[in-house]
Amino acid sequence: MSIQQRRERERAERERLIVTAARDLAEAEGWDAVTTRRLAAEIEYSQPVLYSHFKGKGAIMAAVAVQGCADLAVELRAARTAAKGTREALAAVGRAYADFARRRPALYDAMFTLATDLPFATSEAPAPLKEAFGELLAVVEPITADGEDTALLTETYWAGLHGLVTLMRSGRLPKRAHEERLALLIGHFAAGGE
Amino acid sequence: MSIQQRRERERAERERLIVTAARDLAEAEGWDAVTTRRLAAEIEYSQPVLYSHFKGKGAIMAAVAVQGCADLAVELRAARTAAKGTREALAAVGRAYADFARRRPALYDAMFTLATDLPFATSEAPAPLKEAFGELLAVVEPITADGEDTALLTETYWAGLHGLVTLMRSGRLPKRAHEERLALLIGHFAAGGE
DNA sequence: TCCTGTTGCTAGCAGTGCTAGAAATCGACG
DNA sequence: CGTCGATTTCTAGCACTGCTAGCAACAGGA
Repeated sequence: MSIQQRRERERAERERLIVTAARDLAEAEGWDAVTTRRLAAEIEYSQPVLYSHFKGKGAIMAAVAVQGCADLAVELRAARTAAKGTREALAAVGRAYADFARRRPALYDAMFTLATDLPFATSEAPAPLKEAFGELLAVVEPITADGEDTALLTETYWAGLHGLVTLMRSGRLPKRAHEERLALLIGHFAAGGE
Repeated sequence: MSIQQRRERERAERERLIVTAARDLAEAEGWDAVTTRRLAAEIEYSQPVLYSHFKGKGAIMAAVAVQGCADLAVELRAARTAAKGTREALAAVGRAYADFARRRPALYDAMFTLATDLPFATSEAPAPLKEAFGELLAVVEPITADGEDTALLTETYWAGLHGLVTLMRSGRLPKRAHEERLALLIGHFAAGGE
């Protein structure tokens, strides 16, 4: 019984090792550098070991993404609770979101741009994912106008943030004036539509 | 002299053939299906011929993207000129943009999501690209509030649209309520910030 | 000490983008 | 008309990818 438990513990430990190695490697050299061979070398095991833990490379990236969502949720919460008013909270969380994407681009990609089979918009979505979205929801709720749906408005605000960071990082928007664009987005949402 | 010209003509023709074959294949089966071998077979030439026209696969995708921008510009212009008022124009162009992304996902990816070395935010950007952005600019200009920069506001509006379509298509936003989210975005921009 | 079942490995498959060097083609000229 | 020379195009291959079949080594139990 105890032997079995120890083995499972070691196995879980190795699984964590894989995920963190993938994240570190991706953050250091980008996802293109994260090959199964390279990852196997990093954890000092052979390639097929990865497949005894995850269905494939995509599943490893999904695990990294979930972990990333937890990180993001923490940062968004910190920004939200530190802000004074409702409008300041909206702005602070928006800035924290953009800052997260700027500081950790590879992690952000795994979470929100690269193809994933992770359930997002359903009730089976992983908890960290819901938490991160919940932080956005919490700051959008107070600025929701009459007749507007808070959830939908949050999704729309999120989309605005996501568009800004992705277009900028792919070089499709100039890096300068990023702050101004962010302020415009926040301003237009805080002001209320219709 | 004439022989030289005919050769260049045929060469240009074949280059167009490559680009359209890449676009068609991508739209039919996705960019993953567009391999250099497959593309070569499609145009009935051998693989290395592609590299006598383009630096690599990325350059072919960039060419497809530029063509796609021209298509998008046409559709946005049609939506803009058909709309009555300034607010209606903003909404019509936004809807046309989202509709383009929905109808031609592979083309949209090549233009706005996949990595590209295309100059976007500079003055050397290809003309079709500037045209498409110009259409957005034209509908945002009238709704720009005092003290706001039209170009920056257009970029922000674009980012909002881009975020909505990409998050939805990757399954991160539910497909339902897409119209409502779009309406929220348009409403909040038309209303003016601050 | 032997047996058995699990675990992790080596080796390999089918595919990718890309390229060096051979082969074929075609216009120009004797 | 036939040959040469240059350009064009192809064959074959490299180094790499994600992934897997099947073998070896090692563990615990009898």
